[in-house]
Amino acid sequence: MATISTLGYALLCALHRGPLTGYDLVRKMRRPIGYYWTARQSQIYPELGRLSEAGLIAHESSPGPGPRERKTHRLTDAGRAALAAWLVEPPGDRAPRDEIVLKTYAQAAADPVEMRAFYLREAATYQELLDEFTRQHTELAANGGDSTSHPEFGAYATLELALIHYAGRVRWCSWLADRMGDRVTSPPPEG
Amino acid sequence: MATISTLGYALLCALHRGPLTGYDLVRKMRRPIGYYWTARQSQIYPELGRLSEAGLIAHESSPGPGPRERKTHRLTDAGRAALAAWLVEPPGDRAPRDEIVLKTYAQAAADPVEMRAFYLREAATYQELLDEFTRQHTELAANGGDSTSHPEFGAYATLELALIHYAGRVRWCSWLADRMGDRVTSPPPEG
DNA sequence: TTGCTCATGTAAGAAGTTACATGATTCA
DNA sequence: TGAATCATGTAACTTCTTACATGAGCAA
Repeated sequence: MATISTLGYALLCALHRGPLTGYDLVRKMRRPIGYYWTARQSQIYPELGRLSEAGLIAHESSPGPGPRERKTHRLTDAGRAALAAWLVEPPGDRAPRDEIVLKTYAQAAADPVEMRAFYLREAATYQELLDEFTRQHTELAANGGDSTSHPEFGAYATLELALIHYAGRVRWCSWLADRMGDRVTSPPPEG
Repeated sequence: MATISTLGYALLCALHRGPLTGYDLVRKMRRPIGYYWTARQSQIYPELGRLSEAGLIAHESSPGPGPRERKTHRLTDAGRAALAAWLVEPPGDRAPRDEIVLKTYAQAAADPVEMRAFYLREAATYQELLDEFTRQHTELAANGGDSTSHPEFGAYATLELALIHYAGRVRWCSWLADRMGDRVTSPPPEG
């Protein structure tokens, strides 16, 4: 049997609340799911084909706006079972690739004044995201999404992590901007 | 001129403190740099060739232990300048791919008892990482790494973020494990 | 009449993973 | 004698990105 890629499971996740077209999935993989799992259109359509072949999803066709048929995909029983089994498996440790941390590691090779400006900009960018997610979080909570019995509790829980995440980033970038100030006033021994 | 990939810059970052062999870089891309940027051996050796062709690094050869020569790579002036320029550029937003957040989004499709055990295991895993990074952080601080003039300040600053990051994850997973308890006692309306 | 949204797909290439290949030295 | 470390590289494959291609309906 063909093994399902994480992208495949991401699509099953996106379908767990009900049927969607490929195009709906393309949009979902931008936001909200795109906040923590992204895929492009060119990846999604072939993957839907593979999931269908594996019997995890099925679709109904209707006339589309363009030259091709519109397909509405849904989880099959096998798909729902595969998803349920995958959800409770420990995540395989993915390679972390975080550009800002990489830059911080080699921070000494850059000019401290420019580096300070860099961290101030990054702090502001993270703050904007934090504000936006805070707004979404508040709105969802007001609609009862903070209750485990609410269908959007999963989305609410991901927002909880986003708040923790971005608040931490803002704090860290601000701290580093501050520290770059030290580097300006007391440069390394060699001058 | 050929554009340098992020992997290329990661290698320049790794070389910013002094010359290293390809093998040294392979180890660095596991740890400590591997904590925030990973690459395999089969990616690193060809990339070194490209950086060399671009004039950003140069190497000296010496007899190696095996059938091939041992090469010690170092940044050229052009390489150091390219690195300094890249460091202060805003990071391009990379596609986030976080399996545990994806699973949380679709959490309702899994059994709450199993899901609770899942989050407890994840909390414990993150706690172990937090303990290890706390140990490293304390050790580096004791050696003066917390000062911006210290050559390992960059590594120290990355550990600062690691502590923020993993402490947040432990808190979030513990909270979710708790909430899965709610799901057990009050299941969704449909039963 | 130009551009956006809906809607589905393919092609070419870059980036990343897994596996193979060689061979000396050191340690248990 | 068998495994680990040092040391460099290639081949085959999967995954992901960028770009192309079609065409209806709608709004400025």
